[in-house]
Amino acid sequence: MAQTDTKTPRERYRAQVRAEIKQHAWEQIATTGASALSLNAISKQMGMSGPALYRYYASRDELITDLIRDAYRSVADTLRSASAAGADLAELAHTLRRWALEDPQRYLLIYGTPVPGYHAPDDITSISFETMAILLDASATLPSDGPATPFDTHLAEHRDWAGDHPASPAVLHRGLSFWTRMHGVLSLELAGHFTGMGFDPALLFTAELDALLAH
Amino acid sequence: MAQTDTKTPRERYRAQVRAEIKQHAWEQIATTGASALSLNAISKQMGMSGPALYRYYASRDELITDLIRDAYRSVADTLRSASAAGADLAELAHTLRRWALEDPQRYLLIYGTPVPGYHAPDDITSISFETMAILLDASATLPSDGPATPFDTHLAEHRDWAGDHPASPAVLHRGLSFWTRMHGVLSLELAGHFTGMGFDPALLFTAELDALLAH
DNA sequence: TGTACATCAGTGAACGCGCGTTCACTGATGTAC
DNA sequence: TGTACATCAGTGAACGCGCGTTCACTGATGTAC
Repeated sequence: MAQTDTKTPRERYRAQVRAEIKQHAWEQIATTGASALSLNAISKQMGMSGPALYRYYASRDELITDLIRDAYRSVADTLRSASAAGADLAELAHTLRRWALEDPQRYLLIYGTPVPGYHAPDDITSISFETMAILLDASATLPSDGPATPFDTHLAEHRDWAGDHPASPAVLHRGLSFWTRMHGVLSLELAGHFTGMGFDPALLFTAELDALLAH
Repeated sequence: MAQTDTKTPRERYRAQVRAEIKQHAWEQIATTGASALSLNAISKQMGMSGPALYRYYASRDELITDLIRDAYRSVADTLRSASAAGADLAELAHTLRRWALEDPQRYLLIYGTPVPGYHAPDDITSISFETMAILLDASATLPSDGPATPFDTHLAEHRDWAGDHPASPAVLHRGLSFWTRMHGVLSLELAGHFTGMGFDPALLFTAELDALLAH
């Protein structure tokens, strides 16, 4: 018997209310940003009293942690299913961009300026590594023709973050370049720094991606 | 007679107190982030009552605007003086990185996740263009050998943001790549996403810079 | 099937807090004759 | 140089607000016999 099938009605109800709380939390974050997230405002939107929320989350920090974890989970799952469907690194990049544009504040919650005073628990780090592993896998299938750079040799000795992933230094390097470059375009775009400049951010994103893949 | 020399003692005093307010504001931002900036806390630190601050700033938003403007001014001035001293694009990159590490929250205030609900006044946009112009100047002195990309042709028709800067599409492209790539590394570094990964962010920054300059 | 009990979701009142901002005021500093 | 007046920095009390969180409670839902 699977544990998930033995849920009592009460457990199912709890899970449902927690999901509803999170949904309202995301809506609030989408409009006012994460630092302004308020438990009282959420409870008001749900038509219940403030203290009732404490049946479901012990504190505001615990709710934020849950949201952050869900965001990491979401991007990891999205990339994994794309990867499983045969997506290469370029397609993963566009998948990532679509995921980011789908809910900009969700992207910024995990990759933007951190919420002051908040420290993520350990299990989030491991979810975040899942995403990196997918990127490294996709990077490994590409030819890495260039000569080893000084950073490559540095990475050969500082690859703890990659765990036991069997990526060469050049692949690790490409993974990091992928991450930082895509994030560079995406974060400036989502933060609104390109608005009013006139060019199409999607084309800049693609141009950066092409440059990365070409070398 | 220069207007600046005809300042009365009262005007000089006002300027001094405003500077002191800003200094405390920066210290507060450095520890708790911009969204938590509090006028009351600043006045307490300065040993004066809360309402006294309203002699110097009409509102919290006005103070934040001043801080943002100063940050844009600071990065523009820093890059300009480096440029005037003969710095090339690579040296400008390291100047930018030094400026960012000097006060991470100052960097994140203008390039990080925007303060929700805040909209920058127009004059800030023009200061921010000064920075871009310096980068374009430095980009223009480099050889641009590669073939024109699709994004280059797009930029040829969408270059309003560059004002009347006489940069070729390839140079505009390089300016944007410079901005997004350096920001990609810097923002992840400042947000703490590399901590615990083991490699040296400075080397990744340099590697990204080298890759940009090589093509 | 019915009753006794335990579990637990949700309420309303309350706590203390810090926030931005206003207002009428005091007292010091500068200005005009 | 001295007096009368205007300017203006700073104070203290107060306003209304929303926040996170606690507590003792009611009432509904589920469980055991």
